[in-house]
Amino acid sequence: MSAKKLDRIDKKILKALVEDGRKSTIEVADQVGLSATACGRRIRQLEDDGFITGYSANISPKELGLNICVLITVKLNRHTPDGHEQFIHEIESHPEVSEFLLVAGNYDYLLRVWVADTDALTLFVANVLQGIPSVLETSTMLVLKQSGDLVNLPW
Amino acid sequence: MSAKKLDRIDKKILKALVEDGRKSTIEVADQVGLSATACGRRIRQLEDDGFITGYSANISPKELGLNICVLITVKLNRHTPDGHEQFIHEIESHPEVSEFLLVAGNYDYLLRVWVADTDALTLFVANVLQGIPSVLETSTMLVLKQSGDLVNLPW
DNA sequence: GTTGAAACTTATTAAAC
DNA sequence: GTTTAATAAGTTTCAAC
Repeated sequence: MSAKKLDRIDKKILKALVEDGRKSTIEVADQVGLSATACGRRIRQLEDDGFITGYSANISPKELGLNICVLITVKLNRHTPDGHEQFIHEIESHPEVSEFLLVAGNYDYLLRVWVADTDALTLFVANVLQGIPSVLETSTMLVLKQSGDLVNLPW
Repeated sequence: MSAKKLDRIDKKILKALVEDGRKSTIEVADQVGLSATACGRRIRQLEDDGFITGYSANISPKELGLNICVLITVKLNRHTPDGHEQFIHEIESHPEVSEFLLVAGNYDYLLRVWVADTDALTLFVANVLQGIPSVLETSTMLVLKQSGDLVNLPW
């Protein structure tokens, strides 16, 4: 949970590092109006306190030949631990699934899937997904446009 | 589009930098079995070729006091450029929307929204979303579990 | 909070293989 | 591709203010 609270400068630091996770301490310090020493201390603190959980390189799916992104909602027919386990186990072994969410609402799961072309998509939906016994029904939405992978910070 | 193809080592480099975007050239080099010089060259190449689009710090929503994540599907009543523009314009000014996708399928948009509590969620859905004239109907799914924000690479 | 300096680690480049 | 060496830049820690 959130134990400590962030002041305006901490928030600026987070913003700077979300924009570019490889910014040097000095660059961040300039951007937020702090000395490098003080800024370095705060960054370390933000990491230690768990506000910053890590750093990642952002990869371009298109460059990897993954031209199609779809969202697939899934309903299971067996709402038992077994049914879920079976589903998760099958799904996890498929790298085209870039994200999967357990949800409560009209569906049980929502998957984000990247594929090269419609053939690959057909294979995935027909052979993989619908081949899982605990899957009752799926519905696929084609993603036409994404809001940048930019993370919006709440300020 | 993808002009150049990646060999096994390039893929390992991408994997290493997705895991930790601040890994030093030397660490990556060790991990993939390359000299630091060669590895640095490849990393720069991957950046220049657009395979790596950038680096980001990963922030913990929980630590920021954002305890609830929901997915909200949206249908518009006016499928005109104006209707979309109006919707996007309204949505973009709300930081609780961390992601929004234009989709083709059963819905028009899908939003990922982070809020502190159910009160904030109610406010957002009732006042913000349903206050937009071009919004016909929304449906909210509570996200119970996320597949790590880990990015699955297709290998 | 600040500056400044020292010690250490990296990054980058070049040269030679 | 490799190693080695030199330069430049960034990080971290410490002392002093």
